[in-house]
Amino acid sequence: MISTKGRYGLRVMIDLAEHAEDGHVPLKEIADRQGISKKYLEIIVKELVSSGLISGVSGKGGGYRLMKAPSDYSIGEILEALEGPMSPVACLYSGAQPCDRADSCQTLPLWAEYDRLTHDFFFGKRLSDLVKRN
Amino acid sequence: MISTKGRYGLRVMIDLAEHAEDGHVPLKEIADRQGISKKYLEIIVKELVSSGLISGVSGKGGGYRLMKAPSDYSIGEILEALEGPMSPVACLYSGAQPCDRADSCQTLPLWAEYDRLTHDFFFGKRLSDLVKRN
DNA sequence: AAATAACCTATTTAGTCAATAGGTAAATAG
DNA sequence: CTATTTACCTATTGACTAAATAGGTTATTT
Repeated sequence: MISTKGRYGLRVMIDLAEHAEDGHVPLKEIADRQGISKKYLEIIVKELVSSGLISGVSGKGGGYRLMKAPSDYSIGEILEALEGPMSPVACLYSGAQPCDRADSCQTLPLWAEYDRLTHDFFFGKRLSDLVKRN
Repeated sequence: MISTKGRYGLRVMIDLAEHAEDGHVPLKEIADRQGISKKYLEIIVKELVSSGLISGVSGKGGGYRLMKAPSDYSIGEILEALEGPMSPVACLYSGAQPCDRADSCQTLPLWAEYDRLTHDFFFGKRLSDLVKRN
């Protein structure tokens, strides 16, 4: 299940891609266009900055902008920056402590297959695939 | 993200499939074999019964058993009985109120495609695929 | 100096997950 | 017909997370 953080964050990225020509885009504009509380977006955008996906500039004329071309972002990297690693079950998390039943677990292969499917889907899709003007 | 309810429930179904010849299987046996609290399994098994996936018989010699052959269960129907409809975002829930931005939403097609992918994966897989002795 | 806009810390509210606790009803064995 | 077994039922707890809201501080430009 994708939370609002990931969903809103993705919409911010799309918005930034569509307004890349305008230089820095103030968060207020994005919030107004997307109909999302600016205050809440601050939290989301902050994580996008600290992940190195976008950059922010303070002061008049400031705002946010992408760091690279929309086609160079995968949807997966955007979602993982906001939601953490997307694994269907805890035992597949990268840093998880190994389950002592893993060897004989009859469900683990199923979750692993679904994990691959999900990963390939989101890391195969590009931000530019969701943008009209790319 | 699949919760313990879905994961444990699936393991119960596999356990029942592997012990189908034994007639009714008491929950205590399943709990011991799977290393899961019997008390917690009661909640899960209760939902499997009310969904019509398994049946339970009280008293000595009682227990639970499958209602049909393992190959007639999809993994999807088992997980949905325990976790509810598995949609990646709220706006794709079957009974959800339609989002007023749906028409112009640039992310909705992405979620819908992922939803299809997930649905096809889990409803394509069969319980018998996870069972050794089927 | 004033305006703009990002940045920062904290708090709240509601809901869900994962489990535990203690009891009641049904069925069989002796 | 009583004891045992086993499913079934209702309630509660504690920890955690999601989804925001609030109010202030720093940086930059005009």
